Amino acid sequence: MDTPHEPRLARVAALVADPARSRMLAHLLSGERASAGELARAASVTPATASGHLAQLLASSFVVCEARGRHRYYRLAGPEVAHALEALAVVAERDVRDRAWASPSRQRLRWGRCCYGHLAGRLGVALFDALRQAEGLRVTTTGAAGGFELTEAGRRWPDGLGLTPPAPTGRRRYAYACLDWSERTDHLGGQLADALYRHLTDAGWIRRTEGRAVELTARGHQQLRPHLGPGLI
Amino acid sequence: MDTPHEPRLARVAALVADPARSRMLAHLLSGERASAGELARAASVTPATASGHLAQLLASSFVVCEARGRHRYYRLAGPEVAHALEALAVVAERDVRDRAWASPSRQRLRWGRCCYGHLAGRLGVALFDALRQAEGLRVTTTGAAGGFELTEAGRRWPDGLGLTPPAPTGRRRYAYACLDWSERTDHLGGQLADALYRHLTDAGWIRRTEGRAVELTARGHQQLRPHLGPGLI
DNA sequence: GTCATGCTTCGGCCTGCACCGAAGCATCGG
DNA sequence: CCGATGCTTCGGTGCAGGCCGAAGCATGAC
Repeated sequence: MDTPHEPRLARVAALVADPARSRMLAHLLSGERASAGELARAASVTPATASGHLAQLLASSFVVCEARGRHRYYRLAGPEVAHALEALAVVAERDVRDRAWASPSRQRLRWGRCCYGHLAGRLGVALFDALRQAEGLRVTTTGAAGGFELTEAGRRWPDGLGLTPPAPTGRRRYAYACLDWSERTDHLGGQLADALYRHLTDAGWIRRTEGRAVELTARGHQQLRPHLGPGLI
Repeated sequence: MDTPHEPRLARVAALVADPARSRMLAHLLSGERASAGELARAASVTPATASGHLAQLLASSFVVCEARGRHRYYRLAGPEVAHALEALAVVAERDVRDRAWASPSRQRLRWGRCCYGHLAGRLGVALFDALRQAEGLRVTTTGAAGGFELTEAGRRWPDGLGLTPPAPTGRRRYAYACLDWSERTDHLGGQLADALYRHLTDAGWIRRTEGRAVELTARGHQQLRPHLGPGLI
């Protein structure tokens, strides 16, 4: 009965409930910043309308803004926001799975994408699975940062890829299971996953295509193939 | 750019965006069922209005309905829905942490509550931490059901509590880290956590108070004290 | 200085939708 | 049978909020 947080819950959901705003948020889900005009185009509304929406998102700390000259760049305010959006997407997409994945752009998105700074989609899931099967992850036993840490095997594992695992810094979680809305299972999130994404990009093994979609390059295909299960295309 | 799932995302969010519906959903977040009239009272609307809302939630498979005589009982359609609501709550509550927790009912809710069938709040987090510190959890290495499984130590650990861990059944996840909106860290979810909740209830160590709130009984206090960190009140 | 660009603010329009009362069906009890 | 209870459907009211064009400020280029 008295669950006194629900008006707040409704207000937050209302921010996502508008099609234009939800398109903006989906656009920002890659984790990168975008200018107001870019977001207006992404949402298919005029700059005037977009400006109003962005003011709302800003007032509720859904996004943060950075003024650069006459541009204003927006990005998601934090991982909680990204997480909430993904969790809603899981519900939104749950019935659709096999029907509406037909379009090529959607298939690309499903195969691999950038989720607030780390890899998601089939590729993200496959990497997470591989790391787990290599027994590279252990449950942390130190209260605070609920999640995983690398085992010895885990520290060696990404080493075959040329990645030296970053040391944990700050309060941000090091590694955790992040629900994947297209695969409905987990992929790896956190500092470790971010470093992995950057590393794979810098090494030229993956590249962004349209929007948030990510694909393997030829070299990446060669290099990663032995590490990933045969299930991946 | 083309992130073609956003209209769906907006539709789903819109369901939560109405205060009356969000109150209903918050009421159902305990995981139990409630009749249409009960939900109408929880939402502070007339049965007519509630009926309309419930029809919407039903049509979008946010809830499922079970007719029993002249009553109709509703419950959340699945863990994804609960998860999305919790994730939204994390965002909704993130600034409020220390300010608005003053009210006693809110404090109770924060201390312990039932979250879609398992324990949440300080108590839930403390149990999860204890189990992790006892090295009772291991990352699963078998692809499918991303999450945890019990180690030997873990199988013994709840044994001091008189719980025989259930065998995994069905597709439902056995154990996973579930984000706690009041503590902003993880507690344990899944079949194992559900069994633990039922066990603690049956043994008379915890009891529901108002709404979803859960508190330790005197016996529970005695029995669980040695297992939990000293941080818990 | 002048002009273009990017973004915001203002006013007015209009749609969508939550709300309730009253009436309509079912189900249960006598 | 009858009435009571639980819930749904229908019709009408009213408000919140999204939308745009036009005008207003900045910033940067020249």
